[in-house]
Amino acid sequence: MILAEVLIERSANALNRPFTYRYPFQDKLAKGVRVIVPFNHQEVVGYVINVINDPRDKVTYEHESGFVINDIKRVLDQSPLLDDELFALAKKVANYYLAPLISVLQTMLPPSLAPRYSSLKAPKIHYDKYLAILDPSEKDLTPKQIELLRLIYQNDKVLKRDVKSPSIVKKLIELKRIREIAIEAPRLKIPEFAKEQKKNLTPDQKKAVQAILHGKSKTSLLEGVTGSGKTEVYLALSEEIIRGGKNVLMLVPEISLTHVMVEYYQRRFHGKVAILHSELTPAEKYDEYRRIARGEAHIVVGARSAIFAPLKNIGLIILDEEHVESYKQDVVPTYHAREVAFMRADTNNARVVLGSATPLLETRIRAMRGIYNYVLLPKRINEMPLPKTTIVDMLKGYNLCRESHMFSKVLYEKIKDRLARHEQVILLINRRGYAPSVICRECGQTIKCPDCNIALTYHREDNMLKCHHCGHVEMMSKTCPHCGSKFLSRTGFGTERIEQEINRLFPNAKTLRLDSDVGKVRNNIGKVIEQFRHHAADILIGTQMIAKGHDFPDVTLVGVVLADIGLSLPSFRYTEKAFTLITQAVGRSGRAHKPGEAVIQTYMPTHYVITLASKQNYEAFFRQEMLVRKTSQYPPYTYLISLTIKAKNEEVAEDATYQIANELLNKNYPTVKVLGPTTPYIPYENKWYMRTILIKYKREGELRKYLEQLLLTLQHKPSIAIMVNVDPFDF
DNA sequence: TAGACCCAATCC
DNA sequence: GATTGGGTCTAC
Repeated sequence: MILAEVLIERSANALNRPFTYRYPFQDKLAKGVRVIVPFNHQEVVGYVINVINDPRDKVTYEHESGFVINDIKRVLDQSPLLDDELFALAKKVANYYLAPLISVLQTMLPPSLAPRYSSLKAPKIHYDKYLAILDPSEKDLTPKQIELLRLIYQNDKVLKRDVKSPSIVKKLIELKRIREIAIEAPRLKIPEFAKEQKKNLTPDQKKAVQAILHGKSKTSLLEGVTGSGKTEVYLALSEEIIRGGKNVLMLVPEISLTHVMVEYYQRRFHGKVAILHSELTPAEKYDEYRRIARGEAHIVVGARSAIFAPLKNIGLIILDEEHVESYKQDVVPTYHAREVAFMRADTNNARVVLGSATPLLETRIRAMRGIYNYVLLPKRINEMPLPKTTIVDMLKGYNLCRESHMFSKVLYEKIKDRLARHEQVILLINRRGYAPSVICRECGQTIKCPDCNIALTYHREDNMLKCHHCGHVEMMSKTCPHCGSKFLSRTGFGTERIEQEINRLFPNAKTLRLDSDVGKVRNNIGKVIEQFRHHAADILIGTQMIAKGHDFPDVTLVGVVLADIGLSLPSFRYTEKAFTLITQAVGRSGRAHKPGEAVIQTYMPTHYVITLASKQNYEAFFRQEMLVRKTSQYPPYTYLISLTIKAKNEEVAEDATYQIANELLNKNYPTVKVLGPTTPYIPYENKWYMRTILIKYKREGELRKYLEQLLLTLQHKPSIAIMVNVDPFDF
């Protein structure tokens, strides 16, 4: 009897084990295919991880195992979805991040191939119907039939829908002169760009390429100030790797950057580029995935999940802007693309490049200790100086501009000046929407999200209140929901408000806005960036999205409208995030031929993050922040694992969390510290109450085994759910 | 006393 | 994660 071990599509810890089914069909069953199986009064999709030939018959097996064995209903795939490398990778990721294996498989595969029921309705392979010659003889044909036959003959094959006379086609098929053939047609059209010649590298860039290719370590940190030409190094490295017969994985932190990177790579490596990111439609993802798996691409450019691309023979993996948070997935499996890159590099014997002007402290210290090659690009390309930066204390009334309290005199005057000179301006305000909270002036209450209890942001564009955490939306109300008062005040400001203000102050300036609201319409982000690059607007107003990696040659002024946002939030990572954001933003200024300037408006003008970011002084920031991390014992001095315990009942959540925390404390693991239970900043979500525990450790010892055991025992306690986050990005 | 509601057990 | 079945509550 042929038995299959099947993972069930539900990604609950309780089901994170194989279930055994009988395979009732004749043809051979391969592991790595999806099947439909009955499961607890349902029909679900499963993933075959093992095929066993068991000598026992059904009755004996059921008697000995103690459960009824069901038959596989249907096999969905003709061949395995993942090769050995990728399946082994999935197991490593599941293991490291303590996530159900099926959840890893579901994130690795495109929607059409993922082991979940909805994949049955997902797009299938798209074929175009062509007409081709079967028999070129013109005997007994009418002139019109001959005309079409000759046309097809001359063109080898012709798209069926292009032929305007279906009746003649039908007749010729009947007469067995021509036949219909189906050819797989990709739905993603990757734009073509004029081929570009290899650029001459600067001596620093040349040195960097050599150091990365031949350095002692397989991993390199490529640290270069903003505008130092990291992209050219990536392209040169990729050329070397491809010349050596290997392939390249190029990761960028977000979609807006894929467009630009695809263009660079398309120009250099015509037609060998594939794209994978979340803005592709399921159909496009499916086609690209298959194209990569067939070996038709030498380079894959994409966001986080592209690290799982079915690219074979990888010689190089690049993570551009490696410090960016979006490389870490915040839902299960909570993987970080960098760690997965190391796993893949290991099996492929590939090199890894981590590029950034402001690397994560963890990365930088490893480079300094020689664990990674430490490769520097110290100068801006064309030797342009770093932007001259002014810090403005917004607490001092005399600094403020008379026309608007959101702007300082300095920033206002400089914007005016740039507009007159026909140069471009970027304004960074790291908050989307119009006003981050709505407060009642009679009862003093703020309008909060019913699902997560945090303040709702007012969006003027559609006159709605939105929760920036869970996505809850409601109509803006005219009266206070608590006391019915009509005096509601929208306090604070976000991108929409700044845009409105700029339009009021500079009615002749053209503005563009870029934040994730703009990104809700597919391809919009790329369009806005292209427009701004081609100077279709004078001022770009946006969130952190505008700060990352873009190259706008005409920008000579960057204004950070309020630098303090986030600086006082209670997370060990926030100062680092603020520093990175401001440094990256300031770095957008003066990248081509004109020197740049920046203005940073703040209420904390002497805070080390502000003063050091204004000078782009990563080195000093690194030293300062490392001291902070050392005294508070956070990464890179410790490792972290966070646990989130959820229950429908608040007391149950509280009790369970205490129990786990106590259990951990009683184990007395060396180097392991337990913080909490704490109530998270967002205390409940969809009527699930949450508590968290933070585990700090230097050596993992038995800790991981304990957590694995904990997840197993939870199989019998469905009233509480637990989410483990290994290496949480912040806490 | 039927239907609503909640909870724990179970899934091969 | 979804289904089920049993227990308890509730409205008439």
